[in-house]
Amino acid sequence: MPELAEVEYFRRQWDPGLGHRVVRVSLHARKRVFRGTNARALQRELTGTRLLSSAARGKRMLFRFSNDNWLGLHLGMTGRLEIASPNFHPQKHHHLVLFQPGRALVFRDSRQFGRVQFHHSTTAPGWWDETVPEIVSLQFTRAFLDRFLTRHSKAPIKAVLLMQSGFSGIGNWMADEILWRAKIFPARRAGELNENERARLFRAIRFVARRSLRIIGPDDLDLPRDWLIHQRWRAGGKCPRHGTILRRETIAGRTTAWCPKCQYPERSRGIPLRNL
DNA sequence: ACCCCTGTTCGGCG
DNA sequence: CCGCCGAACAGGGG
Repeated sequence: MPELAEVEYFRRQWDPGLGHRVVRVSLHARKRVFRGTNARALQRELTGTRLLSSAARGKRMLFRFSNDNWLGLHLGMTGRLEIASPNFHPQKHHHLVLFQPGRALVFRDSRQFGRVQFHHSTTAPGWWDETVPEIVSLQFTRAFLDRFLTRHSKAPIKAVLLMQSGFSGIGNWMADEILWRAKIFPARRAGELNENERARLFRAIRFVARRSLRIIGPDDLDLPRDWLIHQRWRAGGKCPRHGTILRRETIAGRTTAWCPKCQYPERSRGIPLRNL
């Protein structure tokens, strides 16, 4: 589930714990979500600290605790953050639980593509990369987009949109939504996009990011009815513009939905795609 | 039983 | 060394 707006939604789930002390830490130290992390050090150091603040950049979250402690979380495919009662009993998939006097802060992830990181230092951890511009920021410019498309000119635009080093927080559904809105066929090579297409792409990226962030919620129910997301997974899903049946195929290794009428596959010059 | 999956990383290859 | 692609990861749900 978690892409840009959903990550922001889950980050806020722990807000009730801000300013409060962690009295106990429960975790599944040997699980994959702790790969590369010293889970025991995390457990020892965080106990007794106070949750001070949190931030999200793209799909990543950083929680700051007193005594120079930092907790990084990535939700992967199935991760979520929840609030539970102080007497919460962690189950199989509750890999990290921070108990406070009034509540428990829960990180749950069944599939474990998510990740927990820990850092003890006066400064933010090295893995908290602030060099990639957030889409909803002044640093995300047409010039940045053009440079990125040029650098990855041979890759399908769908694959390029999924690169977190360029499009912080964009995942599979957002990429399809953006390309549909910009009327660009997902298998087009990034370097082949002309000026008009790049201008449409730039606007669509910012529009989808801004609108979804404004409407944030745990699922897609509240996004505008005329967005592609409501149609893209159902059999017989239709283009919200004119009702053409959407096509679905694996592009760039990911299931991709697009409208064969308004995303002009015939302009894709020799891309072998069956049944167009 | 079998196939699908809103993410990232790594090995192979050109 | 760089960039692209497919597989692997783990488990739940249709």
